[in-house]
Amino acid sequence: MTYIFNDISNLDKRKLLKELEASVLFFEKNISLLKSIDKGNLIGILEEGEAQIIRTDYDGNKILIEDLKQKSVFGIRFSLINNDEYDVVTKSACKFIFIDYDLIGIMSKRSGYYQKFLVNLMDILSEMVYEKNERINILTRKNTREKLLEYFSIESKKAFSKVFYLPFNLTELSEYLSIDRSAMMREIKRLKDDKIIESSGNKIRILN
Amino acid sequence: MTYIFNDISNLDKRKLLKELEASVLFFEKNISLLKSIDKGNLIGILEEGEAQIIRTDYDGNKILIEDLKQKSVFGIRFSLINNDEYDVVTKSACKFIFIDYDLIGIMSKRSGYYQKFLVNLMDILSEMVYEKNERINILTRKNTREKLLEYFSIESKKAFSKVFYLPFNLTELSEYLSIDRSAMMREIKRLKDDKIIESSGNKIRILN
DNA sequence: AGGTTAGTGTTGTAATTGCAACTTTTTAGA
DNA sequence: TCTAAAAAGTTGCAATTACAACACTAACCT
Repeated sequence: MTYIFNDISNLDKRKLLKELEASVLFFEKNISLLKSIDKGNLIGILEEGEAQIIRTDYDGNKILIEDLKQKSVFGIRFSLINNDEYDVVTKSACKFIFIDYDLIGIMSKRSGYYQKFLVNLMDILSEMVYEKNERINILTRKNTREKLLEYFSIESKKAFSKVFYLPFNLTELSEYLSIDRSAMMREIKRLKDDKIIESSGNKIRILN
Repeated sequence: MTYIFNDISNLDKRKLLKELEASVLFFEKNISLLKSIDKGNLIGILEEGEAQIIRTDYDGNKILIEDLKQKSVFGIRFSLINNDEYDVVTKSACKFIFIDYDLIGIMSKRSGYYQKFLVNLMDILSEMVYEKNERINILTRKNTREKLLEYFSIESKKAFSKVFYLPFNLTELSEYLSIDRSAMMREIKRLKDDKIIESSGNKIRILN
């Protein structure tokens, strides 16, 4: 994933942040951000630490929406957080930069680093759209077997190989595919029995 | 959805297209675009007409991925079309503008209209991410009833009302929610029986 | 006006899936 | 290195869903 300050020097980054009236905030572990900051139409950049976007259901269930790793970007608007059910919760001590999305659009400055910043942000958003499309194509498959095969086929293409390693554990995989873990395990076994895949741990091989 | 040339005069638009080495292409109805143009890393803007992004499965099934209306934008990369299974097919006579995505990033010009163009594109991508997130949140609900209720709740919020109209017909709704149409009809009837919603045609009212 | 097609509504049944309740294995922390 | 917690693996059964096959109605074309 592109970093939003890619190819921008530290000096230019500082100038940019000043021009954009960015604020830098530090949070402890286990803090819910959106209760303490003015929401508006912000873009957040997680500079250091780890956090999660969490949705708290009408009946109190907490659902993990997205894992935010270092350098990742989330937007009050595009990450759905302009909805009261959603919040960003820190998993460790974190450093965030907040920028007003609306200011980005009306900036009168036309410096090279500003333009670079825009293009980086565009790249990040493109990648997001791509990943969301990918997941939608998996989720719209009509049963567990097809979801698994679609997912495996994508991972196999990414690895340029019939053999590849899952980027997360099986419990997380079942959440990503939105299927019951035990049902998924059962289907993986069937795929093995039918000699369509081989697997051990998080190593998968697509046969034929 | 934001139009990519919003707030850019016709004159500036023409300059911009020249600078970006854009090509304008016309297609008849029922043409598959990506067979006839150089794919690369293009962004396409559907200026006039209607088209669809279609996926042709390994077993020949055609799946509708996205409806492209006038003024909508698709990217070879972020719309997944950098994959041989996908193609853009015209539903009527169409006018397209194609721009090399990579050129956008390395443009040295810093004109106001170029900056506006970047910001518009960013807005479009933000909106896409938002919509994809919304759909993913529906698709990850674990059964038909919850998918329907999640979807209805979103539409109700958009309409600022407990009463709203579905933006598409019931067959299309079942495709959007990725559930069997008859199963969906059955569940809608149950929701009515349980006095959770009222509905007639594409008018829905959420009760209580 | 008549005919064709697309969309709605319904139902029985088979297949799939979620859930609950386990055991076993692996991982990580004190 | 011991232990607790997390993840993997398994199974029976109930609940949900897909599929197929209808009838009916609305929309549309010429």
